[in-house]
This record gives sequence, structure tokens and C-alpha cells, in this order.
Amino acid sequence: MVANAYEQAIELGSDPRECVCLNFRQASRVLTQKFDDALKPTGLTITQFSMLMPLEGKGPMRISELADFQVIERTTLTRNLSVMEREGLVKIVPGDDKRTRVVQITGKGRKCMQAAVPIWNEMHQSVLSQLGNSNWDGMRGEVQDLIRTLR
Amino acid sequence: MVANAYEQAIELGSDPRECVCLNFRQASRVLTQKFDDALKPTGLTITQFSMLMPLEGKGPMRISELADFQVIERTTLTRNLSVMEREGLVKIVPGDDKRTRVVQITGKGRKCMQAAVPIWNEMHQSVLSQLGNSNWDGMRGEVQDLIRTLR
DNA sequence: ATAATTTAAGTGTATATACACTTTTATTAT
DNA sequence: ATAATAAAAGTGTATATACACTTAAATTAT
Repeated sequence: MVANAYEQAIELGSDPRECVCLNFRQASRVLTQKFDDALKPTGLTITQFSMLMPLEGKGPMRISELADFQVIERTTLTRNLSVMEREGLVKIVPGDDKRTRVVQITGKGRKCMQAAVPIWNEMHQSVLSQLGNSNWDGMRGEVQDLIRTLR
Repeated sequence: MVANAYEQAIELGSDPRECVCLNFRQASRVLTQKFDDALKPTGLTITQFSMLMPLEGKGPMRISELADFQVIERTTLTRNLSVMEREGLVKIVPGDDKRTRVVQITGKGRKCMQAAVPIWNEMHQSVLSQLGNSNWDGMRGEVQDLIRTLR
């Protein structure tokens, strides 16, 4: 009989403070705050930046396709896109298959991205140097593997 | 003059798909989904589990103290706590300093945690084995350093 | 002793997230 | 050809997140 849940976890051989989920969530929150703050002058959040980027790199995409590519729940993407559509960052048009809708970046979206890229790059470089470039090269592979395995 | 924001980023020497923020956010989403799903039988979310754990390990805490410890915005914690208070997982009482409020876990909270710990442990072990235990030992340090640096 | 400042916490508002469920359209089986 | 099934997307609802601002109490400066 252990005193509390923390002791119980230690007993099982795991320290809850070392939880992968906890640590990733914490880092995710802090990173999001910093990137959102840096991107403020561009009018984009890091969420929006991340959604627009593949639309730039790969062209128009179906909603499910973009959701899959971005590892985001489709219904979450729908909600995020409606904000972006209202702000004129994307246009959503019917696809050939009448079930589908296709997302494309607008002129305004491209303009915002053009302003955002240098700011994103500076933040990213700064984070990379904190993390150690070579460390991240290895870590990123592990993280992507983890994502692939879990979902 | 580059074709689009993706090319623009590549030109600057950074691949947006390798963005630390993006990758952490993706992993965070997937991990949260999996842990929330696994914890469902206990009635706790991983957010709630993570808030209750330090209350078990360290005892009652002021709101700001818990927010700081958990690397979560204080105003976010306030909102999360009101859900948990409504569900009877925590009790919030006035502190000696009349500005402060102190959060403490309830009997129900402890009971839920007791049920949750083995499930959390199993998930955590499974994630660890995917990630490679030794990898995570190193990674975790880097992640915590990054958090400390950024915030 | 009182004014100025700092600290702790809550509230208004908005985005971000995702599950359960529904609707519409396409595909497959019979 | 039609019924059954699968695929794509939206909606209801709820938690999670955080910024800007406010309120109340304690501390510090004068």
C-alpha cells in the first residue's frame, strides 16, 4: 500500500515527471506561445502558418488530405479553416468528387506567408541552436516514427 | 524572387517540415489523443492527470505555483481547475495570504489517480519502448532545457 | 502613514482541439 | 439496377489554451 499516486508510479518503475506526453505537451505550449508572439506582426498564428505552408509547397488539397498531411484531426482542421477563410487566407472550393472540398491559399495568404517566413526562420534557427542542430536531426526522426506508430 | 513561401524558406536554409514547433505540436496532439483515450475508464484526461500528480507528490499548492510547476499559463490552469472542481477532483480553498487560493486533491481525485496510474504507466512504457529508453533520457534533458530557455 | 508598486488571481474573448454523430455522395455487392 | 457499404465533410458539444484587461490584497517607498 503506497502513500499516493506519485509513489504508486515510482513503485511501478516510472517517474511521472519524465512522462513523454507531459514533456511534449509542455514544450508544445511554450513553443506555440513563442512562435505565435513572433508571428504577430504578420497576422498569422503558427497554426495558420503550418496549414498554409503545405498549400504553398504542394498546391491545393482536399480537407482530409491536408488534415492527414498535417497530423491534425479533420474536424479540428475544419474549425481552423473557417477562421482562415473568414480572414481571407484561404479559399475553399468544391472538388470534382462532389463529396470533397478543396483548400487553396489566396493572394492575401501568400502575402502573409512571404512576410512570415523570415520571422519563422529566425525563431526556428534560434530554437535549433538551443537544441543543438545535430541533436534535432536525430530527435526529429524518432518523433516522426513515434507519430507514425501511434496514430 | 522565389516561387512560394516553401521555396523561400528552403532558400533561407530551413525546411519548414523540420520545424521544431510543428513536430512537437504534432506529437503532442497524437500523444494527447492516445493518453486521453487510454485514461477514459478512469474519468480523467491526461491534462487532469498531469495536474493532479504534483498535488499528490507535493501536496496542496497555490494556483500560480501549480501553473509554474506544470509549465501552463495561469489563466489556462484556472479554466482547467474549474472543470476539475465541478467534477469533485480538487477543492480550492483560500490561502493565508488573502490574495491566494490553494488547490488540493480530493478523495475522489485520489481514487481516480489510483486507477489511472497503472494505465498511464502502461501507455508510458509503450511509448518509451517506441522511442527507445536511452534516447528519451537524453531527449528529455534537451526538451527541459529548451523549455527553460524559452519561457 | 499613505501613495505607489507589485503580486495573485479572475474574466472577456478568441483560437485550438477532438469526440460522437449526421448528412451527402460515391463505390461495391448482389 | 438497387441495396448496402464506404468515404468525405460538417455540426453539437466540451475541454484546452492564452492574451489583454481587471480586481483585490500585500509590499515597498517616501
